[in-house]
Amino acid sequence: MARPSRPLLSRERIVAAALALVDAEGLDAVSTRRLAAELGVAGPSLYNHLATKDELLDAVVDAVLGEVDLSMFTGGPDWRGALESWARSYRAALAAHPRVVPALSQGMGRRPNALRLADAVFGGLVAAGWPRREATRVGALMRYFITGSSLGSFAGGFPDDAAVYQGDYPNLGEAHLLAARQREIDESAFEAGLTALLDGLELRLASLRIR
Amino acid sequence: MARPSRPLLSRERIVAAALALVDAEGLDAVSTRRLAAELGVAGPSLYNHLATKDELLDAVVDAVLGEVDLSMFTGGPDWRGALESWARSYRAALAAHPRVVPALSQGMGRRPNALRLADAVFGGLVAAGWPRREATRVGALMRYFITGSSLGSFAGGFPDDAAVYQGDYPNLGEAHLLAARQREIDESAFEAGLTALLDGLELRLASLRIR
DNA sequence: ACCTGAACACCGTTCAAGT
DNA sequence: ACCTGAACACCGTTCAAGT
Repeated sequence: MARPSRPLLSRERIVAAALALVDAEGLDAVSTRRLAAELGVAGPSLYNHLATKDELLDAVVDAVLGEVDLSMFTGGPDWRGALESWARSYRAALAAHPRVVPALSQGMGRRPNALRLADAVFGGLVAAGWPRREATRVGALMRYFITGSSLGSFAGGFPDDAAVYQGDYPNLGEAHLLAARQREIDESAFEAGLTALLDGLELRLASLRIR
Repeated sequence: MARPSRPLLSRERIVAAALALVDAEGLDAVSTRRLAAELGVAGPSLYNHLATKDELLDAVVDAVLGEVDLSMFTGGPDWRGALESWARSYRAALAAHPRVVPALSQGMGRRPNALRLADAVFGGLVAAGWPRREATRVGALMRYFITGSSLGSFAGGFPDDAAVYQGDYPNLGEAHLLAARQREIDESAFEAGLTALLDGLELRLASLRIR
């Protein structure tokens, strides 16, 4: 075929197809040949638009981060409310693409949406009265909690089979029931943690102000 | 060579070599051929001891979890102190093997050390007076925070290059300085989050008791 | 500029053959 | 039981050749 008059591919189309493939079949299913086939093209064609597979996965992660709502950080004084709804939006974006989460470990690099996110959170906290150093910490620790809550299900991790727990694990006698209530447990654990974290941060800000 | 009189390999030796290889060069460096070479053996030999590469990575993760101290959950009433030192030990184990963390996403499966960990935390919380349902949530949310704080550095994720932030990110004017203070920032964010979480959980337990 | 087939140096895994 | 070489169906990436 050689060069077509109108390009068959674009970076965006490749990234969108890759995200769909990760969602459907997981990170391991994304090979350059497989992805190219999905796009109706030969394997090496992708290299006209992306330098490496790593760059592709980076772009996929960034696309997911682009779904996070940041509009709540517009300088109001209610940092708690902003952090809370941001955390839910962030988690929802990751929960919509759970198989992408392990790829988050690469750090934010130069991904524009990752940086936009960090910028908004930091700016919002500082505008609401948090000292800059502390705002950095709060941004980090919120990210820890949110990404951790998306890195694989807690409840879903327990095998469904009562025999696994016999004998060795005295406190896990009912653990085989967890998988069935997976969504409810993960959700309520996230909400409980979010509330605890925000309550704790209110105490922290108050004690910073006294000193 | 065929079968040697004394086995050359054992599951443990393979897992230990794999962990060392992940630590040194990352998850991607672990191929069956490469790992076998490291062990002085041909590639397919590994399959006499492990069914698949996935099973190998599972065992590597479990070996790391085996380094987490659980001795603090021995039934005392000080759940806060126990949770705090457990969280530090857990984080230290993951921080010692940061490149293993993305593999944690597979859930706990049948990994004995993962189950032992869940068992100890849940048992300790129940013994200290937490209702069983709540203890499940607390175990989950603590895991979220700890694994999230180990899934890649926050501070280290920011490029070292001031030019990256020019213009687009009004609040990240000093973000290029973060990488240099990476360890300090990640550490203090973890400690700040841990304190906030535990403060928040104290409030939560108190409010459960009132109702 | 953008797509292609061929090629290189790899993968995970299976299996018959050896002791 | 445990190790081997050969083989299968894959990988990511490069590159010269085509338009």
